[in-house]
Amino acid sequence: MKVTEINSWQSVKAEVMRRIVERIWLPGDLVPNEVDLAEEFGVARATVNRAMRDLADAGLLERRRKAGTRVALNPTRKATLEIPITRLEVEQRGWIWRHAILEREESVAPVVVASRLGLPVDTPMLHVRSLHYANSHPFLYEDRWVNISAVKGICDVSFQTIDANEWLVQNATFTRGDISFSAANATAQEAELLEASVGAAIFVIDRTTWNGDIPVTVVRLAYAPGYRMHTEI
Amino acid sequence: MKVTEINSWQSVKAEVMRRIVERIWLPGDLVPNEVDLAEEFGVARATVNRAMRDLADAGLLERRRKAGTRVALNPTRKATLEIPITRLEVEQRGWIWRHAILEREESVAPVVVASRLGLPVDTPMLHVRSLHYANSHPFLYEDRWVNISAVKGICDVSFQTIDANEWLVQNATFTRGDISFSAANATAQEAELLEASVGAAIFVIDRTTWNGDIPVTVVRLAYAPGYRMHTEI
DNA sequence: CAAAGTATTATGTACATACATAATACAATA
DNA sequence: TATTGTATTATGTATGTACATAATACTTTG
Repeated sequence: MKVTEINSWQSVKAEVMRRIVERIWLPGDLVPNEVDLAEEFGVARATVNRAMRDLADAGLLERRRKAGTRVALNPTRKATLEIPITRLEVEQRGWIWRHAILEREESVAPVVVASRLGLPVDTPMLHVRSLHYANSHPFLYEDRWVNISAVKGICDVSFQTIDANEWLVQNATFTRGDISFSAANATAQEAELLEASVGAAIFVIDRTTWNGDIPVTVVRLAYAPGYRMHTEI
Repeated sequence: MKVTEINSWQSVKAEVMRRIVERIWLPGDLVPNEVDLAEEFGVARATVNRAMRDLADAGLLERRRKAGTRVALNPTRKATLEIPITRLEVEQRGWIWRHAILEREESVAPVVVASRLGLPVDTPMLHVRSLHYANSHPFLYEDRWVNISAVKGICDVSFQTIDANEWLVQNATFTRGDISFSAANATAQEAELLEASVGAAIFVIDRTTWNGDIPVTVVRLAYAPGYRMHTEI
């Protein structure tokens, strides 16, 4: 007899997950179809569908019309990680956040930036370099290029009170983006800014964003040594 | 007049997204409730709900019962990144994957591992250290501890044909896990194994997994210099 | 007047039904 | 036999209704 009753999509999900985890359904196996499962569990098909869709999103199941649903051969778990706003990230750790602009000038896009965004090299852009502090210690060095024509009003913002990241996040909504994470040895400049030694391992995030087909920003975030990005799955 | 007709949850999502991106609905704004939107769009409430739930999952909306739905003040976009199987990751880049076991021995958990998993220090564990190659170049150094009692049959597996990661992914399904990403300077050992210079910046993933409350594995993945983890949002 | 209780409201979920769509299997045809 | 067409099937989605739940607003009561 069952200990837990199945009457919600969450419980269907839990039960299906149990069968996968306990290897009642093996990787690659075709699992019963929604109608049969609905009958077995005594719920509506829509409820089973909701649960199965959720598990497919998580990468535990693979579903294809007509072909049916299978336990994923390689249950590629998907971790969702939030792209944080630095101020909040620092404050959440109970530290005091501070921010300083190192440079802010309008100029044309350098080749490397222009090519990355797919823009002509003479596109007018805003270059902002800034440093974020946590409890007066350098936390993050931010090097950002903004496509001026894509973000209305950016030329009138001083970035003294809020930082570019935060302002852009609220004002330059983007429809899609591209992120990569890597490790790099600190350059002399980065080492000095982040109060680290030259060559120290630096966690780097490179992000490019678009609004539809219009490039918005390229930004490189270099974190002070010791930074960890964390998530759960 | 509308160019695109709204008749599916996808189109509702697109339209809501448009209103957010084009700042018709500003960050923090309370948006119309599901019933009203359903009426406006000429679809059922369930359809609106599906669209709105999707956008809330993506971090663009914030929803609370009774309080209603708001455009997220800080549209913290969530990036989903897939936890890859190294062999596939290498092969997808068109390289030839190879794998070598450096060490494989049963012993009790060292303090640092035991404490991380919340296990007593005398728990019998399997320690596997291995190296992944891409086109005969070192790609990833993997240092793994497995809770033997949590994974049936692991002692009978040699890991000659498939690697520990892949075997575990298929055989030691976990219900939850914990991942952190960081940058580290290569130790002498890591440098030698990865054919890098000592101190080179190494991208590191630390992962711990549980099956319910039972700890399964702790693993540290140290990637050869130049590795980038990539995702889209 | 403060605390406790109650009504209201927007989202969350369940269900039955219906039809759409993609992928497969099978039959018919050149 | 290869190809084209057709039936079948499992998932995908839309709808209307109903009730659950959480959070707020309001009212009653001590």
